[in-house]
Amino acid sequence: MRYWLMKSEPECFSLEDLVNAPEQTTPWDGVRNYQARNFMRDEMRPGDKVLFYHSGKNPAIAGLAEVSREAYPDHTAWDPENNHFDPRSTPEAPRWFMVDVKYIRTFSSPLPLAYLKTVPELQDMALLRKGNRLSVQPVTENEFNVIMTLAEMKS
DNA sequence: GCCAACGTTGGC
DNA sequence: GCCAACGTTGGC
Repeated sequence: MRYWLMKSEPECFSLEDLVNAPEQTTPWDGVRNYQARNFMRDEMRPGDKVLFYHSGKNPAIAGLAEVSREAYPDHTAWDPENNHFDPRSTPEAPRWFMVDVKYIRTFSSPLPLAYLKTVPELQDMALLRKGNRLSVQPVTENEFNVIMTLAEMKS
């Protein structure tokens, strides 16, 4: 099993939105970055754990989710009305992919980015690297365990 | 609102 | 293949 961190702006789609989604599951559509796509398409498997990160105001890890369906074509790229429309992607040759993400739980107290930066064990985390903008990124098993422990401690 | 970092585009 | 220009992300 692998571990990931996925970013979302809560104004766009929050962990609370995932709680309220049908079957508490959502397709992670709209990713238009090749590195992030490759992680989803090539490396994510159902059952992988996902740290759900809120970017923007009060950036923090809000809770835990999991990959519930392996990658399949992101059809929003084919829709001219969609914000993430990309005419280079077609049903015959899809360029963009998405996975389904299913809710597991909300941390009783979210772990703010500023706090994570103070945790010695997390100093090498991709999330904390300067200029990091990747919206889908791998998390090491150790980083994941440290974060889950912190989430328990704060509850 | 600002700005640094980064990815993409397109001319050459 | 290089690189300047541009758009976007995202923290502060």
